[in-house]
Amino acid sequence: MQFSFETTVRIVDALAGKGLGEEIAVHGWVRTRRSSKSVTFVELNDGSCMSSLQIIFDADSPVAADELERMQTGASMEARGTLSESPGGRQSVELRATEARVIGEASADRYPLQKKRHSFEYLREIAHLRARTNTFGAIARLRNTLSMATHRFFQDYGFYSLHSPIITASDAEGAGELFQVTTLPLDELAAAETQLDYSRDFFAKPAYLTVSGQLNAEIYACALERVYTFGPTFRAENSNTTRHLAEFWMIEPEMAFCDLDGNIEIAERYLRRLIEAALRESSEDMQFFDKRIRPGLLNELEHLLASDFTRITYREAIEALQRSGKEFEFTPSWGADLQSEHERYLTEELYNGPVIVTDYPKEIKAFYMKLNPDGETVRAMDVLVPYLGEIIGGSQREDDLELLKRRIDEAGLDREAYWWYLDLRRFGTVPHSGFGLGFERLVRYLSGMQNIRDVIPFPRTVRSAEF
RNA sequence: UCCCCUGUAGCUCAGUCGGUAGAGCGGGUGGCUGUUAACCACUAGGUCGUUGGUUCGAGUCCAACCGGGGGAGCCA
Repeated sequence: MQFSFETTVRIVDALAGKGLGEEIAVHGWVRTRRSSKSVTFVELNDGSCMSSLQIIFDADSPVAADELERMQTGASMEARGTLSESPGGRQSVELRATEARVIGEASADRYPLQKKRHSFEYLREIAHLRARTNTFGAIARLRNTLSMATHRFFQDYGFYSLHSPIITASDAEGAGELFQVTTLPLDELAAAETQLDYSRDFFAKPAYLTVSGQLNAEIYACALERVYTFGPTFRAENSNTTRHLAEFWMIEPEMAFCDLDGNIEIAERYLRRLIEAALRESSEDMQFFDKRIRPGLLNELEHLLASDFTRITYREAIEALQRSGKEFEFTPSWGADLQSEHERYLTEELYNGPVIVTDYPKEIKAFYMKLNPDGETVRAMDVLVPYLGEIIGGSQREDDLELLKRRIDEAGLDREAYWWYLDLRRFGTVPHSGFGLGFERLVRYLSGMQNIRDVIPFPRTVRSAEF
């Protein structure tokens, strides 16, 4: 029996009826086997879709009984036979095997994945095998759909994909704990208790893993007009929650000749495109999430697509919260950040849909955001969605040299470190805007998964970097 | 980092008032002519997270530590 990339049929295609009535070859991993005296059913999954292909070995099958015996849950195998219409109720086609062999066995009493529901906590401990489960296969395919939809969306709008650096020598935003990158012999230095001499380090100065590609994206936006980054991002914060990872993927578009309104417009269209892509291109997986992970998910997403994105200012949001008569744990007041309970009230009760909040007090936002004429708010925008809260955060950037210098000073940052960032305002400055979207938070939202550790293949969190 | 919960069979859990451990699923064996969370019968399987303490006696009570989960803060 000879298999090759060209001649084997992927199960997603076989189930769609490709090769019906013909002899085809498939391969994959056994999900389950059921047998009675004269007929054996093997469910084969190759990860190309949620569903498995049912393979039939009946009394006429030339496949030896001891070979069938080896087709246990988890085993890899290949099979050849006629793709036929299935008399069974749960599938339209099945493979009547004429040849089959196990490639790699999986001992049933030792294989960690049983044919039953496992807790996500347990599966996290076997992340090398959890990809073979329904949920994690679906997550992997959804990530792929959303990743490709992201590239297509920005390409459609004339953006260029930008590879921003992973290693940075400056604490970019002064926000977020950084992972330090060094080649200094830390063990020796710790024993010697000497002062660190960074001139001997790889970059001859302290270096870190990036917490954002935004400042670099601004550079290229001020040359190519529209760029976006989609890369790994690192935060060394000691937070143990269902929404934080030490290593995650972030999408950051940046647009020159674009004010906050244009920014909001692109953000809204992008979010809509992502949801449409998930529903249309990953419909089988999305139905699984709706049925098994978060009942009502599809309705919520359809509702969001049908909703207008309500635009209010931070001031209006605070006033609405104060008028609500609701008992909040944190009393809403000017100058305080919106708590998740506040976001939930706005999106789930007051407006029953997505809400875009703009013009926050400058004190609670980053130094690079453009100051409004009132002198106290900045041109920031947060896109809030029901259930999740903030999914996108962005702003128009300060393009006035003097104002930006002042904001750097006020933030307690070093102007010298930002000389190149300031140069963008010295030479050919232009109104520009951008936003950021955490990819795993998006996947968590669209899948309904509770824990962010279960929407990335290999989660890195505090005290945890297994696999 | 703070608060709360939790750790018992391969997995998910029960275990009363402190008296030497139980179920379902999974595994194994046998049965079953089309099953699909297959079904039926039988069967094996335990250092109760670790260390120390209280007690005649600890899965159970106490302390510390370790692991896991949830919430808060911060954020994406």
